[in-house]
Amino acid sequence: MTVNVLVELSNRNIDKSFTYNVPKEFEEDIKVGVRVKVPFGKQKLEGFIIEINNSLQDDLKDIYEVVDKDVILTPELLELGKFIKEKTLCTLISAYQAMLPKALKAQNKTNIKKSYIKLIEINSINEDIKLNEKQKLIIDEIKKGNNRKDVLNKISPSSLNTLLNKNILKEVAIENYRLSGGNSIEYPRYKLNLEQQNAKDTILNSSDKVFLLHGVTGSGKTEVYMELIEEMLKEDKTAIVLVPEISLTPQMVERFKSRFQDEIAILHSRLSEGEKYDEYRKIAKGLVKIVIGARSAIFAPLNNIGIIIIDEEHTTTYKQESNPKYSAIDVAIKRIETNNAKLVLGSATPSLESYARTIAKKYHLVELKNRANNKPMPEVTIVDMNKEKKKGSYFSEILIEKIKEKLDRNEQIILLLNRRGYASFVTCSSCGYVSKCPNCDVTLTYHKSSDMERCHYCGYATKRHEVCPVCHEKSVKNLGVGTEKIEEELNKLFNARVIRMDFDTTSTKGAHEKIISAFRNHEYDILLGTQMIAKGLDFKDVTLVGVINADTSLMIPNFRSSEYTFQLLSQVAGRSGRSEKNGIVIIQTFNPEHYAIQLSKTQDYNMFFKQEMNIRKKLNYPPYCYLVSIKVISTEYEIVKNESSIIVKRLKDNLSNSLILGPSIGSTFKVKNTYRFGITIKYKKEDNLYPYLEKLLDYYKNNAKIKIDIDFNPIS
DNA sequence: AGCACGCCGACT
DNA sequence: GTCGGCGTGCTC
Repeated sequence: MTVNVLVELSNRNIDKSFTYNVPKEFEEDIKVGVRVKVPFGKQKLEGFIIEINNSLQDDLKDIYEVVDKDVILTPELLELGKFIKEKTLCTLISAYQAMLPKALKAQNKTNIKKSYIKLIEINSINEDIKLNEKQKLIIDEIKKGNNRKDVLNKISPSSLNTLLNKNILKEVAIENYRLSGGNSIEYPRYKLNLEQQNAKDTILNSSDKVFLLHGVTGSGKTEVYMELIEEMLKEDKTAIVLVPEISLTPQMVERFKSRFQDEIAILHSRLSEGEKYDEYRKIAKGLVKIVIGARSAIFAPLNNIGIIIIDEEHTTTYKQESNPKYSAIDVAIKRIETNNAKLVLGSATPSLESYARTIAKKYHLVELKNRANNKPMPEVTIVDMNKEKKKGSYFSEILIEKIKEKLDRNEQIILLLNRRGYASFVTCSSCGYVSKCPNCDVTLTYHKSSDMERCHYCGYATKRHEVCPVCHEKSVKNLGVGTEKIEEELNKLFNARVIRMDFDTTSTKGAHEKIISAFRNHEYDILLGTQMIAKGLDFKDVTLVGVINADTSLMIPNFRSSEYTFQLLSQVAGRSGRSEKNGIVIIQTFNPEHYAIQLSKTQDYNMFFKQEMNIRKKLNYPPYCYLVSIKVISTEYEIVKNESSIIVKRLKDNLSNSLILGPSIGSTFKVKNTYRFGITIKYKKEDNLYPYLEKLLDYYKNNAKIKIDIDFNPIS
C-alpha cells in the first residue's frame, strides 16, 4: 500500500503530493484525510493523506507514523480546499491549513492535545482474587459509578495502583470538552410577526438557493434565522451561522445558546487553541448540529448542511486579509451547492454587490421593512460642524444639550468616534475639505517622508496643500482624534460615568463582554467607542446615539468609502430607541450635504443604492466590474520598481479585456524594509485572467528577491 | 522550508 | 591550492 501525501510546506514548487510506502503495521490506520509524519529530504514533516493506492512500489520511503485516528479532512473539506486554491491561486496545503484549528493543522510541533477525563473501569474480577479492605472499598466505589477523582478523595493512590497493576482495574480516558459550560441567560421566544413569517416561508418554500434578507435594524432578523434553523433540525439537517466577530455580538450568541442549548458549537478567534480544538471535535464527531462562528467557521465539518446564514453580510471580515485570501461567502455558496442547502445573507445595509445580485436575479431578495416591535425608527439630526460657533470642541451645542437631557432622565447614551481611515489624509480644519484624486475620485493619502499626497489606486501624486483650495485658509493639516481625548472632554462637560470601548480597552480576553454587561447593568451612562460599538448591540435604555465625526470614513482612500459610511451610520443609528422609549440620533459632520450622510437620516437604503450605483457605473468600479490587486514586494527598491513596470506591461499585453492600473505605491509602501508596488486589474470578463496570473506566480516562484501577492476582489 | 550542490573571490 | 559566499534545484 502506498499513499499520496500533501506535506505541510506551502511553496509553489512543492504544491503537489508525494508518494510514500505504508509499512504493514500502519495499514489499518490509513485513511484519506488523516495526518502522517513522513521523511522529506532531511526533514521530518507532517502532511495529509490525500490518496491511497493499492499498488506497490519499492523505490519509496516509508511513512514514520500515522498521527490521527479520526479523519481531519473529510471528502467535502478536501474538495473545498481545491476550490479555494482555484479561487485564490494559493497552494493546496495552505488552503487546507486555513480551514483547520491550529491543533489539527499539519505542522511538526503542536502541543495542543485532547483533554481527557480519566475513568476507572473494572477489567476482570472473579471470586478467586483476594482483596484487602481498602481494595474492596475501591471496587465498591467503582461499582457505584464513581470515578477516579471520587475514589482518590477517599483512598490513597497506592491501593488503586495495585489494582491497576494487577489488571483488575483499568483506566479509560474519555474526551473532555473545555468550554462546555452553559451559562445561558433565558431569552424569551418571540412569535414571528407577519413580515418575519413571510420571510421565513419564502426562504423555506422557494426553489431558489441564495437569499438576501434585507431587514432594517431592529427588524428581528435573528429570530428569523433561529426559526429557519429549527426547521432544518426537524429534518435532521445542520446549520452554520457566521457573524462578523463573536466578541462584538455576544448578545446574538447568547440568544442562540439559549434557544439551542448543547446542540450548538461556537468557534471564534478569542477562544484558546485548546478550546477551539474541543469545539471543533464536537462538530466533527457529530455532537452538535449548529455551528456559530466568525469567518473560518464556514469550514465547520458538519454533515448534511441544510442552511448557512451569514449575518451582516456586508462586513469586510468575511474576506480573509492574509493568504489564502478567500471570501467566506464564496465558500458558503460552494458548500450549499454540494449539500443542496440554502444560503441566507442578512443585512440592514447590504453590500452593493449583493444587492445588485438581487436585481440580476442571482439572489432572491427578502425584505423586512419594519422594526419587529413596531417602534418607529429613531429620529436623526444632522449637525453641520462648519456652522458651530465654538470651534475646537468635538461636541456641537445640540449634542451637548441632548446628552444633558438624557443624563437628567437617567437614560443611556452611545457615542461613536468614527476612526475608520484615521490614518493620514490631509484635511482643512476650518471647512473640512479633503483633497481627492482627479482620476479616481478617491481620497489622497499623505506621505510624510516626501510631503506628498498620493493616490493609492493610480499612482497620482501632488505636493501637499498648505492653503485650503476651497476656503483659502492656511489651516490644512492632518486630522486625528482619539477616544481618550473625547473622554477627557466628556468628563469636563458632564458629570457622567463614561466607559470606553476601543482597541486599547478590549485587548484582554472577555473585555468586550465585561464592558457590554457593565453598560447594560447601568453602571455607566455613556458608552464611548469606535466602530466596534456599531454592530448588533441591543440596550433597552439607550435613547441617544451621537456620532462625533461622521466624515472620517468618507475620506479613506477607497471607492467604497461612501458605502462604509452609510453602513456605519445606519447601523449605529439602529442602536437608539430599541425598546419602549423612542430614540434619537445626532450625527456631526463637516459634509452635511453628502448623500451618504443625508440618506442615513432616513436610512433610505434603496436611494443610497441608486445613487452609489450611478457613481460606480461612471467610474467603472464594482459591482460594474471585478478587481484584482497585485502587490509586488521586494527588499530592493530598484528591483520592485522595474519589475512591477514590466509586470504591468505584460498584463496589458496579455489581458486585452482588462484595464491595468499602476504600478502605484500604497499606504504600506515601505514596511519592515520591504517595498511594495500595487497593480490593479479591472475587468468584466477575462477568460485569460486566472491562467495568466498563475503563469505570473510561477514565473516568480523561484525568485528570492520578488514576491507576488494576488488578491481577488480586494477590500482595501 | 531546509539542505546539498556548484561555481567564483580572499586566505592559513 | 582551499574555505566559503549564496544562487539554483530538489525533496516521494
